[in-house]
Amino acid sequence: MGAKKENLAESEQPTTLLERMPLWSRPGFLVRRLHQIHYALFFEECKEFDITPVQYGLMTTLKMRPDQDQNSLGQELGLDRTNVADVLVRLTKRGLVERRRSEEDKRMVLARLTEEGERVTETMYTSMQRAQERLLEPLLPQERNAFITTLIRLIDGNNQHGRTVFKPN
Amino acid sequence: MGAKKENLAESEQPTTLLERMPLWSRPGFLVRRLHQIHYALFFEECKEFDITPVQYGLMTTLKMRPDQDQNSLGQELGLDRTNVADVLVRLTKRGLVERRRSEEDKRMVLARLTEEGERVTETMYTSMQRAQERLLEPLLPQERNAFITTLIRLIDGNNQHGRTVFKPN
DNA sequence: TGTTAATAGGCAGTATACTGAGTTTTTTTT
DNA sequence: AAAAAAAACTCAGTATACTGCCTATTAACA
Repeated sequence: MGAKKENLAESEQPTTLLERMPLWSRPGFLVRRLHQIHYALFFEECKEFDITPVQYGLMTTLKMRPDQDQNSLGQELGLDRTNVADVLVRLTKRGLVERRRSEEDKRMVLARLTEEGERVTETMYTSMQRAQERLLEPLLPQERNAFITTLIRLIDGNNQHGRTVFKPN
Repeated sequence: MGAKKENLAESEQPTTLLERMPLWSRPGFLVRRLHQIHYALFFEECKEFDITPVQYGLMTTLKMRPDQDQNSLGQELGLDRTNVADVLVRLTKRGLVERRRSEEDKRMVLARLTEEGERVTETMYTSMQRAQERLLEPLLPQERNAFITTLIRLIDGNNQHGRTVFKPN
């Protein structure tokens, strides 16, 4: 790759648009694949905790701002609200998160980390961070921040799409 | 964003590592989010066809190389073999793909597009392509290829991870 | 104030993406 | 040739990530 072989005989050169634009030149396809790779790296580094990247993202958010409702959590994480609820249920079952109805607005369910949840979030940090570093390892150090900046520009520029809107603050 | 607000009072400046390394500076988190955005863009452009990005990727591969077994398809697409089987079942139910046991090796199941599948793959191409273009629209034209190249380098450099190995040829 | 809007969440259903265990067929080894 | 190993696939189970439809509560406005 990068070294994708071009071993077609002259008679079978690509002719249609579709054949000239194969998978590995589609950014959407490549982003999906890189996303999968990050999951694999994350699991490799964090398998002892049995916590997924999305679960850890949620726990990070709860650590910084406890007692948020599910909608706000979804917006901070760029997650659908139903998905947030699913993840919270799993974390609650494992005793890492507590949920309760809000007093002020009885529609809302507020979530926060338990003590155990706090502890796990801190203990896991190093492993999570190692997965992040390994993901960018193929780049030169000075390229890594540029890549992150580009990702943020792309996310920012396309933010309006989908049910999850991603309002970071 | 980009314009993430920094509205903390002096007394509550971030102190722990975790607070200094929030979600939007984690490449894994950003890649997940960009992946979601691509899905949303893809659905917006292609909703009339009711075909997902992964399904279209599979159809593209089958169009270029018919009668592949599920393992090879998985490697070309960077998909798990069980996932390939799932997607093929759905496409088969809709009459876009045909599957049959191989004569030479009775363990293998070979898949190919039906005529309808061929037709849909070609018709959808323009819409799929528009989603790809919209994803990169926030970048300057000269930055777009650089971004794709960087993605390929990252995928290539981390290729060994996970159950799906992604051998493009 | 009473009706309507909007908001927050729940529930059912579907697609993706994996793990782990098992079956059948082929290949390799002894 | 028989036994062991490998390959291709299936099945069951789980987590993510959505859509669509529903209920309860709150806010808006007529």
